[in-house]
Amino acid sequence: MQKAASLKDVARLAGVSTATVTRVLHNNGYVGEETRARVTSALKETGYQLNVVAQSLRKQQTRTLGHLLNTITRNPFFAEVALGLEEQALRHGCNVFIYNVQASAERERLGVETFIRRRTDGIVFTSPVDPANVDLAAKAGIPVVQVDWLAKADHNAVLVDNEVGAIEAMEHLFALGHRRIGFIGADPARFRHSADARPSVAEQRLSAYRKSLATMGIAADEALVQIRPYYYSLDERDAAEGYAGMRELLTLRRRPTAVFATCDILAAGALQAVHDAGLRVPDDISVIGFDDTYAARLSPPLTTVALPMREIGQRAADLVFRHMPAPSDATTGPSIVTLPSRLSIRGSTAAPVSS
Amino acid sequence: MQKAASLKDVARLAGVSTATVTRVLHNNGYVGEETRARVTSALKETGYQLNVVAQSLRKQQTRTLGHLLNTITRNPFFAEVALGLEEQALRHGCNVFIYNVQASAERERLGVETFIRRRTDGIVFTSPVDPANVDLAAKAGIPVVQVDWLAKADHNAVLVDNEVGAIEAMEHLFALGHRRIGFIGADPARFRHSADARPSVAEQRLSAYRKSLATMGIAADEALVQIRPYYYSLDERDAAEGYAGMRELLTLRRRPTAVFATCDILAAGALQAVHDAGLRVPDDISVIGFDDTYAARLSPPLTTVALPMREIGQRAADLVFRHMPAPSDATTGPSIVTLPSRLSIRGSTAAPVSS
DNA sequence: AACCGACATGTCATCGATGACATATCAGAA
DNA sequence: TTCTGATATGTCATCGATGACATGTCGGTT
Repeated sequence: MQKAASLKDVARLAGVSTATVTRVLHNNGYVGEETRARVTSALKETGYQLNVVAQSLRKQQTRTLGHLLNTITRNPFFAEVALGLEEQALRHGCNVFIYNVQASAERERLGVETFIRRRTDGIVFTSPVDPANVDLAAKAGIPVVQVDWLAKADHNAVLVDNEVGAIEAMEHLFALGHRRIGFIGADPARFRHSADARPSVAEQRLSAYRKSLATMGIAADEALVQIRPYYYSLDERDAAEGYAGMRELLTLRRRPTAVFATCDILAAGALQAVHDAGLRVPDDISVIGFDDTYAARLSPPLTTVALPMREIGQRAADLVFRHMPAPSDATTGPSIVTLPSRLSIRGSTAAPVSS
Repeated sequence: MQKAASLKDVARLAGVSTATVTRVLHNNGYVGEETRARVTSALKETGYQLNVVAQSLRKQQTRTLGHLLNTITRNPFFAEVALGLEEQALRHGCNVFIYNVQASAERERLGVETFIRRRTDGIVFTSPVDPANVDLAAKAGIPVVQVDWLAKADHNAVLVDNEVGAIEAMEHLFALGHRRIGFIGADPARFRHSADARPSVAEQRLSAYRKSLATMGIAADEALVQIRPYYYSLDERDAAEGYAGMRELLTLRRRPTAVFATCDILAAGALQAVHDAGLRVPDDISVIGFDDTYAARLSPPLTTVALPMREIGQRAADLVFRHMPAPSDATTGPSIVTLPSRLSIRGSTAAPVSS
């Protein structure tokens, strides 16, 4: 159609100045009864829609957030976080730019630069690719929040206590009577930046597994630990890694009665391996996952450690807003929020058959 | 940190006018050798990053797209489309605003208005909630593209030929020797706007099922058709509907040898029902899904009709760009792209046992 | 009568980038 | 010598909204 009406157009039609129209729009300042009516009807007539671009320029605030994520499709975790983030941003009148980083540090840098140029009011990283990119944003004066990752101790982040979650999972298995418990997980080395202020997710889950065994006084058996390359993607590869890991465990002379997989996708592959081996879950072997993505809710319902994904996103948004340069310019210290996980017990775990 | 450097700051530092800096930035117009060097180093020194907000205002073009989707987490289909859209937008130098509509017409309207106020260069609807909202955007002069939905014949859309896909699925089953084929699908009435120019997805898949049977000269048996309320969400409910539908089919005196489920989530529930009934897929009963979301790639790999989700998103972006007001102002007619599906044969289908 | 505060409305610089236009220099052509 | 075109650079209005400030009116006080 034709170009959109501007304040000036409305003002002309109503026979007033633009200042008056602004006052009507934002309902502040003094406006006469009759004038307000004229302006209001002029707004209607022109179908006026505020130009947020101009407003952003003038106000030096765009009311936008940038969300850098690895790939929205790779793992439902990201999508859920993105949803929570968007919901909360919306409540604050902000919109969210999505940027899929695709596991490339180069693209991540481009994303940060894009957001800087777009003057987003904040940036959320769900893509721990290169800590240097976090600094880039910080240097531009844009509040940054990291999700489930902490590059430096003085950064803002929303974290999950993976250790506690993993320990709960192990304790659930212990409580059922399992003592010989296998592990299928990602290689911690692939997901850790040397400078990070915190162990990677993979490290946390693995070390919690080891700690739990130690606490129970169970000797570590490295044959039970399957460290797999993990692509963090949802194509067949990850499930295949879970499958392969479980196959290895099943060929042991003394096979485990339960397996802790550090992610639902790996667990899904593991379930399939059990099935293909002619065994049954949970009768012959229990399997527990992590994340509670919907992979866990389909086909054979999976017992898993549920993460509050939606809330993680919401909290991330909240942290951004807390760190937006306030008029008072009160410099807030770094904020770190740690959220609890919750064990979601479904059908894939049961007591071991007494052998 | 401190506020970002503007063109003026750079110009001052380099001892030139802002016009010259612009010329250097965009590498057009004449700039002296030595001046260019001074400006370049001033750009470096100030860490200048273009203010896209100001640029957008001036150029009357934001290089942004708005993506309205039902919920990014509900169905992996949306996430994949969103990814394809973002990828392609990026190639055109555009960024994407995400807006989760959550199946609410009200929220959808708010989303459209938000995008109008933000002056996005285009809007992609993956959320057929209310056709009126499409008009709203069109009236504001913003190119609109609908995905897998067509409210009016003269709109732009990226469609999938669901009929052809469903027919292929049925022919696959026929070829394997199945003649008694069940159907589990969504209720078409819930997903159709009276004004739509095209049958809904659910309608297309159901009618293709019926047509296929007719073509094969197989008498329709309504007992085999399970129309379920379908929530289009990924919580337990949808899988439960698939489960319930399959249970109904399994209790028939003459139960089907194969079942066509119109979506992978329903199929996943169906698989579980087969399993719980002590039967085996595909030995006792074949199951075929639709979409090729990763639900199909996990646990028991599912034969399914694969949709080119990523490409759908990319094409949607392309259509938007084709309809962006060109300098030549060549008014293009509506564009409709229809993409083919592809049958992805995995382990859930096989020949029926000769009974 | 002079003044004050509440009310009403208009003027205009500003945010930052852009590009049309004006100005200026210089080498080579007529 | 004068003119022309290529080269080089500066000036400034513009995009649209905002809010500080100026101006103006009116009823009611001292």
